[in-house]
Amino acid sequence: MKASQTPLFTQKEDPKDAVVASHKLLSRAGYIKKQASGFYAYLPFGYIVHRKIEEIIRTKMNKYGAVETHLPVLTPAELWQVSGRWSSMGPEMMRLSDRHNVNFALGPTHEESITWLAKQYLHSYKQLPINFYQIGKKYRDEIRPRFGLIRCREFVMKDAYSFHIDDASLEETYQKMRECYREIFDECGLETLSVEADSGAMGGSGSEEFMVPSAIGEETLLLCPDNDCQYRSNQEKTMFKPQTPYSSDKSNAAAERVDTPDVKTVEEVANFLKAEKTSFIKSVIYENSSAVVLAFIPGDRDISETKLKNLSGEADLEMASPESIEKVSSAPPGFAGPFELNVKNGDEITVQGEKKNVIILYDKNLKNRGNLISGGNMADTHCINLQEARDFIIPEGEEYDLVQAKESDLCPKCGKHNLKSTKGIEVGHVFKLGKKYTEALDVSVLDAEGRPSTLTMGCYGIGVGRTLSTIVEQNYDEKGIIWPESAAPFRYYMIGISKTEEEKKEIDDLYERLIEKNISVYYDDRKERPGIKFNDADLTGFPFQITIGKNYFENKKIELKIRKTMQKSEMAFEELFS
RNA sequence: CGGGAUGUAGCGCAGCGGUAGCGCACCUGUUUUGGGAACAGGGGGUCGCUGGUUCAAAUCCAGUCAUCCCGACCA
Repeated sequence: MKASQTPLFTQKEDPKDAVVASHKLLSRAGYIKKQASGFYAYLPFGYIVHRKIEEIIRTKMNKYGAVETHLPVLTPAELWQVSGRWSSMGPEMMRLSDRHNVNFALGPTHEESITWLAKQYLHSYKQLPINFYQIGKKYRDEIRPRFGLIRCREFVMKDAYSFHIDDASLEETYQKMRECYREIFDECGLETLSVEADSGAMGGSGSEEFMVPSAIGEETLLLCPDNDCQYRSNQEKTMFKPQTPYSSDKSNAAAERVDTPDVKTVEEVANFLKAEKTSFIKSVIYENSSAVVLAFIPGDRDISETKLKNLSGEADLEMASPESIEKVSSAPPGFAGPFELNVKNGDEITVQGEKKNVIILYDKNLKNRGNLISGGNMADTHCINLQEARDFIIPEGEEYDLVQAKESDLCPKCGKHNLKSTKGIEVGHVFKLGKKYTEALDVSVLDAEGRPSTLTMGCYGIGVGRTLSTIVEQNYDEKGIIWPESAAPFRYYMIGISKTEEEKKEIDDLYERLIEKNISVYYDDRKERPGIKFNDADLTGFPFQITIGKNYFENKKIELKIRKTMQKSEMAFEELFS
């Protein structure tokens, strides 16, 4: 390919709306162009890279036994209604209707579609396991598109869905996909960490995310520094293990209410009562349209909203309104506590005309403790000398992990080392899905005994554009992008420097010889000064640069430069063929 | 949706009551040509949109749309 037919679209200045390196460089080097927030056009080089990454993924997926399909982007509402996601997906799903007012959604993901497909053709356990995948556009009306290709509203995803007769089979495919992903990201030149991830309200028994460590990562990871332990998890999933165990000291003093006028937060009350934050019970209250969730956790820690949502089984929880708080704690916000609470688990209350279930959750680090302090369920009042089992009861088997873990907590796996925190970009996710969709769409096959058996599923996703962008995020310098060979648009960027038409013709011929040998080369044959070409070559970032000019016409030497190291060497043109 | 900011030429910006400017890019010519050339000439903008204030609005006011940043979603 040459510049006279496929032009460069490079620019000197960063677009003003770009904040991260990959977005700036991909824009400046003429790979992508934003059309609207979260929607990007791919320019010729960008699309070549995109296709190369797709091809890496495709090759590996095929190698690991997955079969490629292609599903419609526009999906009928009916499918989503069956699974319940037509309503639960909310505004994130882009919807539209046809001329007959039939509703559709631009698929944000394709569990329903693929499950529908599986239902059409899977009838026997002998057909299993099977792993369908596709590489296609996804649409998510993200609240905040960000960082160029990292978080888009339209993006290409490789999504795979496997179907199994039992958990053992799912486990086997799940492990294969983990291996497959490792190979894919390796080949893309990305160093990934796989971390334990939240499996969300969908349930499921396991989920891992493939993370690329990066300062611009939107995920916080907690890692055990010990090489034998290797515990790694997404912070929202990390089990909390305190550095120092909470005191279990108890006294015989009875629970007592004390005046704490206008002191509300744990911080304020701790100062006021001259007590340690660790001896407090922090009460947090969330709600959605159908439930009010009270959680009690150690006073020195923050709640993990992810854990709260999973354990309560309630999605889209938000901080409770003052009305709801008053309803459950008989006091304004800031004075709730577990002692003499006037609601209990399973109660139904009415707040501003809406009926809501009360769900109460206790953190396990409050079990068997005494000398605790919490809100008194009365305005301007706190309770001291609280003792679990005496003044409030955490039911057997309901000691939950509700606390958000953080750096320097103990590793919950080995219990020996302090966790380290790092940021990561999520480029892939493997997930044991279970039966949610096969049950909803009633997908079963006959097992070996001739009995119908509902299938279990796994799903596996990779964001293609995000992977592309992440490669740049990890591989650039002050001059521009540095592509790994596997993803580069071309292997060579060839710069011709000629003073006469004859010389130009001679370089053109050399280019033709490379093309004949099927060498991946982009030829910058523009009538530009050399400096412009050198800079564009560095900016666009192909692995090698070939310069043909004065030295060739005088000594038959060309110059080869390695983009990554900037090392230059002279050689005969023919050496390119070896 | 809450908080903050910005919309002026293809890109990056200045101008902030008197009718539009700079750098880069672009076109023509000359001289240049191994790390973003110099000179000369030239083209291009109803200043996001709508309304208001004013003799006069890019500039002040209101509304609206778009974009970006910080928080809740996710590949």
